[in-house]
Amino acid sequence: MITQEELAKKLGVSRTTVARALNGSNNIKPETKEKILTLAKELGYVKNYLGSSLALKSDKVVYAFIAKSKNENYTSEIKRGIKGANGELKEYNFKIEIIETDINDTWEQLEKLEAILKEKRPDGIIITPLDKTRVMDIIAPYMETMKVVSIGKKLTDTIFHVEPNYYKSGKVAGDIMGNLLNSHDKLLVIDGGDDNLSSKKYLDGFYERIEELNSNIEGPVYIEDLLSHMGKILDYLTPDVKGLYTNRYASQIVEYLKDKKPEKLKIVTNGLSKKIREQILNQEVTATVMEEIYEQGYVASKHIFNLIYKGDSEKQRSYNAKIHILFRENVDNF
Amino acid sequence: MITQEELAKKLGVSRTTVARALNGSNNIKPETKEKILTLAKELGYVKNYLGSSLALKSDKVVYAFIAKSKNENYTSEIKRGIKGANGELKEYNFKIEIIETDINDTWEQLEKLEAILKEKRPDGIIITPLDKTRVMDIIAPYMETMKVVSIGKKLTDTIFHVEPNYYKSGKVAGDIMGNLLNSHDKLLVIDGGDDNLSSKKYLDGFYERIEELNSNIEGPVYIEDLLSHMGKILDYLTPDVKGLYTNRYASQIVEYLKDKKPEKLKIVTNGLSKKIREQILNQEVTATVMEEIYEQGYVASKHIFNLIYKGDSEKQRSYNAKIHILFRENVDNF
DNA sequence: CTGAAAGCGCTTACAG
DNA sequence: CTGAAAGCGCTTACAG
Repeated sequence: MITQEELAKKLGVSRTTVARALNGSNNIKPETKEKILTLAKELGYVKNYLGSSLALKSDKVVYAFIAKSKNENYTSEIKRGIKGANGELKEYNFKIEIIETDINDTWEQLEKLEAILKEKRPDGIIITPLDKTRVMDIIAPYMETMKVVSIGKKLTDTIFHVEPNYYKSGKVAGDIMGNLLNSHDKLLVIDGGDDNLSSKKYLDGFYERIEELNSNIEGPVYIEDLLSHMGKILDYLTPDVKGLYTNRYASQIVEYLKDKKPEKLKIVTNGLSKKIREQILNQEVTATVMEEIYEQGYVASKHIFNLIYKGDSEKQRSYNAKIHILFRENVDNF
Repeated sequence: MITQEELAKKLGVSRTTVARALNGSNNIKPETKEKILTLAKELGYVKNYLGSSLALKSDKVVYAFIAKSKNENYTSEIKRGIKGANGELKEYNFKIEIIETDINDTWEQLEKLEAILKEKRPDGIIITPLDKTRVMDIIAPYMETMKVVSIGKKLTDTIFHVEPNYYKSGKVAGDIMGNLLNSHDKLLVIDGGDDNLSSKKYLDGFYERIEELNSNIEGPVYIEDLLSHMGKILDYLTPDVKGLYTNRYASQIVEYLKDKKPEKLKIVTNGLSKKIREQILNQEVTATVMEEIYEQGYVASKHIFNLIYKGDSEKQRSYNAKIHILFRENVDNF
């Protein structure tokens, strides 16, 4: 293990100067910095972050800009993941502050982001970006001194992001539904409309797979303002329908259909909420396919920690969230 | 955050003495040790392990005694988990050495265990114990100075263990099979015999759930020396059989049945191997339910690290391995 | 049985 | 722009 001291000796400079080069300080002559960095790379220097954490006078602080989803489970799990990682890392003087903003209010996120960057000069940010382009505009001037990780959308090729992969989740749901039904059993698919996030992708993935397995699909049926017009579902829910898939409003639909649906209707959905969990336990919903959400917050946090403490040596540019299949007997694990 | 220095000041002793008390040294008067430990507990002292790791002169070393399962996937995943954790922790001067022994040779494990404890005096061990009682006899004299974590079987109430929970996995498999079939569809269950580890538990769990969902079960059918008498399965595999469950020899059975089974037979099993993965991808097997294995090695390693570096403050005494449901579309994630 | 002291690898005021 | 020095919280030879 090569140390700053060794670099200093080989170059005939002081440890302080080496530290400055390595930490991207400005109080250093460009040529000096250059030659130190070159040697460091050449010798494969890796900072020992036990030493650096211990020496740190002030906390490293990261702000996490989380858009508050209508699905409260999503938001609370993301936060739990961030806090979980932060808890493990607090001995390193590492602190993540969470800033929640309305998912429908793009401007709120942008304003808070801009204000915090200006006032707090954080060491890093985690963000679930709503407007990619504007977010990039705002953070651009800080990119030299600040690390960035995004959740959900990819910002640029070089910024690490945590990827939920809703398309794949939909495909898995299609796979399960296809196996639950016989290939000619009638299946009804409700199209919940596009929420600009996951819904459309789930549905596309679902179709990608279900069409291989089932030849009797009704839909995707789109009903304007579905929550106020639940009754319309009944028009499609003939007694021969054996399966139902929807990825939005699933719990409300199931609730509504309670005494109105064909017996033994198999219902599959994507995502998890408290309500869906109950419905799975009650065997009203057969299965759901969800992305692990806690993990998304956790991985994003760990990654930005690594970026800040160990530098950009990580070659990984994205992380695919894990997908889980939940039936009644394992839903209690999530 | 309270430090050793503060404890020392309050008690009018040196930092060295405090460190000795906290590290369980013998070169210290019992009363001194006593009063230091009491104050430490009172003030909620927690060792900063950045400091201690940095100061450590020699590595902390743990030996992991892993019984080599016939399922090579299991062994290699456990090892991968151990190495994964070790990689993350190597900056702490922490090293895990893996010792593999034959799963059918209880004595080999015991002998190696005894030899290593005597010669190497490790700081900790991880073990998949084959003979609980004898393992306890061997490690008892070292328990004062050595940490222990077991995988699979629980050793004592106070020793942390990673628990695979095969019973639950079997139950989940039963749940899935029950949902794949209609309640009167005929289901054939093969009893692979007890392997003293998982097989019996899987089967019990499977029955616990399937009997709620299906009323037409043939079996569990036990066939002596199954691998040499595959033909006998055909006696039970009448054309009306819609589902087949087995948790041992699944891949071989599927292979054998290739052109001999009823069309659209739904096959569910427990566990994962290279062969099963292929068969799921080929849609010869519909689903499997597996315990996450990598994680078992990883969690065991992280836990023993915490025990060694942070002391016994952990209140947790066991960890249940995660269970995963695998269909064709998500088998590639594992 | 106890303590003063060096040192792990780093950061960062402070002085120049 | 650069460096000598103190200090983060701990461990551990060394001397007594």
